[in-house]
Formats: sequence, C-alpha cells, structure tokens
Amino acid sequence: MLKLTKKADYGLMALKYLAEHPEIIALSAKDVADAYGIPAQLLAKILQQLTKSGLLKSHAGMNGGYALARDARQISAFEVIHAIDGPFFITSCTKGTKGCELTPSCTIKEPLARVNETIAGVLKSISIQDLAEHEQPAKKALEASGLVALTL
Amino acid sequence: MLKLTKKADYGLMALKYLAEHPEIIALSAKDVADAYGIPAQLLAKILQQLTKSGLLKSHAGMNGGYALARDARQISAFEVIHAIDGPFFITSCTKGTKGCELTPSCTIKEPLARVNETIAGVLKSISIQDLAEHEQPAKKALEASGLVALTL
DNA sequence: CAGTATACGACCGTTTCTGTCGGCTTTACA
DNA sequence: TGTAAAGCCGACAGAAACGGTCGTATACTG
Repeated sequence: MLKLTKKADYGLMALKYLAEHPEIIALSAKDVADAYGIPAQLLAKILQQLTKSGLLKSHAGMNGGYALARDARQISAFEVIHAIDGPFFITSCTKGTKGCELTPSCTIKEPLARVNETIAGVLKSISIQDLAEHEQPAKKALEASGLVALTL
Repeated sequence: MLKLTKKADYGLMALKYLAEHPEIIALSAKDVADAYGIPAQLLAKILQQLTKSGLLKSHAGMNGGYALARDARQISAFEVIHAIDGPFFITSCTKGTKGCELTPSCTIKEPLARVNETIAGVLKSISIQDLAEHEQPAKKALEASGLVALTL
C-alpha cells in the first residue's frame, strides 16, 4: 500500500539513466535493462508506454532505442508514475467524480483527497533531472512543500 | 498504486466514528460496521489490529466494544495506516535498511525516500480529530507542509 | 449459566502485479 | 537485398496481495 509499483520504479530508473547519458543518441531497452538488472522485455513494455505518453521518443531499427522527448528538467516523476500506473488516488474509492460507493457517510475521503493533492504536488515538483543529480533532492522537496502548501 | 487499502480506509473511518461519539463508552465493531455498511467481521479484525497497536482500548463481554485509547488529537492518520498496512515505503524495494536487492546502482531510491518522508510527515500531522471535524483539514495540511519542509 | 462481545487463526476467491513468450514491423548496414 | 537489431503489441501464466468469510475459543455481564 502507498507503494509505487516496480514498473513505475523501473520507469523512473530508466529515465534517470537516459538523463545521465545525454551524449548517446538512443539507448535500447536492453541497454538500460542490463545496466540495472531489470528484465529486458518488461522494461521494453514500460518504455513503450512512456513513449505513447509522450515522455520518450523511440527509434526502431538497428542502433535504435529511446531518448527523452524533453529536457530532463521538464519531465516530472508524477508524469512518469501517471503514465505507467495510471491516475492515482490515495483513497480506495477511486471514482474521482462520484463519491464513495459504500454509503454517503464516507466523509473520510474529502480530507484525504487533500493529502492526495499534496503528494501529487510533491511528485510533480520532482524532475528526472533531480533524480539524476545525486545532489540534495531534499532541497527541491522543501521548495515543493512550500509551493504545495500555498495552493491548498 | 499509491493507494490506501480498504482496510486502512475502514480503520480511519472507524476511528473517526469513535471520535465523533465520545459520549458512548464503547462501540462494538458491529455498530460501526452497520453505520458505514462495512463487513462486520472484517472491521472486527481491523479494530483488533488497532487495539494491538495501542490505538484502541477494547472491552469484551456485553456492552463491550472499542474506544479510543487516547484523545483523537493524539492519534495520527499515519499511525492508523501503519498499524493496519504495516510500514510503508513508496519504493518497491521495501527493505529499509539494506539497499535495493537488484543492483547497487539503484540510486533512485534515495531521492524517493525523501518523498516518502514528506508523505509520512503529512500523514503524521493529520489527526483523527481533523478527520472528524468536517472543517477545513486543508488548513492542517498547509501547516503540515510547512512543518515537513522545515524538517527535511 | 446464558448471551454478547472480542480474539484469533484458517481459508478462499478475486484482483493486481510481475514477468514471459511469440509474432510482427521498422530500420541500418554489409 | 538480405539479415540482424531494434521497437511494437497482445496474450498469458505464475505469484502475491487484497477483501472477505467461517468457525471456534475466550472474556465479560447480568
């Protein structure tokens, strides 16, 4: 619970890897998979999803592979997770629009929805670039928290 | 993904319900289950877990039931979730102490660990009391974000 | 003693997640 | 022009987690 799927993890790792090797025009799924010891075919599917979502650009054929569609600074962790795992809600009753299917008394969702937004905000503020720099992503998170707070 | 389990939801709902009825000495699992349309036996197990974790006090026998072990202000959403779903990590490689089992190169975890702490901080700052007051828990979340930011 | 409630463990059906397989298309390069 | 390296896509199987039920034992009240 409250856990990223391995797919999302793999996706983030792959994008980070791409961000760390900007000199290479295109890295194949296998390259990345080997680098991290990830099942190659699984990673391939993940990268395909990210391509469909517009986060990556792909190039088939020999010497083909994937490259970031945008600057690493312009890709947020949120986008990656969203592309792979779909929209996320912290509450179990996922139907965003309509309320909880159980009883109308399920008033707990509303406060938790705020938490959800907070988390989403934090993830949106973290870019692939931040992951690639081993630096202090905490700094970013700090700024993020401030930003998120203001928007609540 | 990044979703609370229904069990955790139920637990939060139940605690909220207890917080809203402080005048009653003890509410049985069935009482709460009926109020929300939750499977009674499932809720019972959840409440037992919360009791073992020290968030509730139980009393068997007639007119028995559960009551908050502490003031609603002193019980955080984090504690409830933790008691029910166990320790949570946003990353898939859960083993907190040792690194990722895949490769040592799994450097993505470290930045995400910060995110994890941020989320935990937000959840820790939200009390059952906050859930019970229909008010603006956003206010709390706002303060929380500020606080969390400072501790990073 | 009888009834009500918690406590606890075993179990099962469903879903979700993870990973694999096979076949197809696209491209580069010899 | 043919072959190998890559992406693309759907189906599927094994494993794990989740949600829920049942039965029984234990504790307390009156």
